[in-house]
Amino acid sequence: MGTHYRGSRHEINVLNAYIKLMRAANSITGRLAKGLKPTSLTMTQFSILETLYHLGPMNQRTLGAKVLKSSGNITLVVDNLEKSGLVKRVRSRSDRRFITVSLTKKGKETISEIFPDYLFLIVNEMEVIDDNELKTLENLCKILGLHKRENDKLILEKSY
Amino acid sequence: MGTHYRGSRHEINVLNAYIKLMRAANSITGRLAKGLKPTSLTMTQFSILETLYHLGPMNQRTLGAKVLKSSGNITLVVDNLEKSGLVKRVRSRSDRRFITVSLTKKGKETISEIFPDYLFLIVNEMEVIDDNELKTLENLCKILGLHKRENDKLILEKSY
DNA sequence: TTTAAGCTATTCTATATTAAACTATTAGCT
DNA sequence: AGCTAATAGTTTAATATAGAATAGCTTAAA
Repeated sequence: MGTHYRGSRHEINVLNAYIKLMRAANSITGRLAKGLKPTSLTMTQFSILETLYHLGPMNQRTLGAKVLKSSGNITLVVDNLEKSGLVKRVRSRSDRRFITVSLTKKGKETISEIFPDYLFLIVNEMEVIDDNELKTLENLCKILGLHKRENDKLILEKSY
Repeated sequence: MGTHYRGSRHEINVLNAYIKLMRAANSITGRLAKGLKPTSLTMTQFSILETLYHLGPMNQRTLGAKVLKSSGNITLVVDNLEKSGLVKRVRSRSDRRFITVSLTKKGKETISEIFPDYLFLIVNEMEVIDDNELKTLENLCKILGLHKRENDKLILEKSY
């Protein structure tokens, strides 16, 4: 099920790891999205509610950075969440460029009800590997998630 | 940078690993997509070309299963690739429900030119972990990518 | 052989997604 | 103060995405 590409040993190792990483992330996401379906929330809507729930109100730019989406996208998704009455927008007085997004009462109730079920699904997905392996995975993914240049910077900083 | 959720030790381990896994996959995908931009191919278009290039012609259903996309989506993306002259569709004579998608000459040239560059980007992304770690990552992700039920089945099969 | 069931692909609807162009606002510099 | 940079958010255009409904085709059963 790995790559069919013929290249150097190292290239093939890289491609196989890359393919498995992407496939794991995509297939888990797909299955979790199905679990979210009864709530009629999309994955991104859920991410935003969850972020606001656990980190508190924040502006759209920060929200976009947290969930790795473009600012235009955040505008749209927050629009839809606002229409559903789950979040509200408040423009900052001190700096009128900023808009603080926060959960409404209904939004809080919704996410606090859904989150435990969602967590259960995640635990269920990850149950096939043990706690040590979870930690190994976490560490490898942490390194990969940072941009190479950022990693180089980290290494540089460490060397002092 | 991990979860702010307060739960059992195991739940927190799971959530942290899950978050890092998703963030690694998403941020790598984002950076690779940027690398693809000069080609004016989208990620899914590239995936489809690459799949046809390395695995040969196949019908849309199979293609969808390979790249983990819905059949309706495949129809659209193949439409766009067809408009660009990169793939062609041929309806099967023996079973007229099937449509075989294959690369055109232009499609083959395009993907064979792009793929090495893309591979270079992937190698560059993964360069921050060594070959042993790549293998570890591959194995863990392989297990996670399968549905739990499929894993159970594998374990059952192994026990014979 | 006709019907039922199942499969493939398309269409349609609603939402997501990014990049780029644009507006409004603020901060910094002279 | 006034000009310039930069920043936050919105809009637009093109593509992606899932899911449900639909149409056409095939196979198996009655």
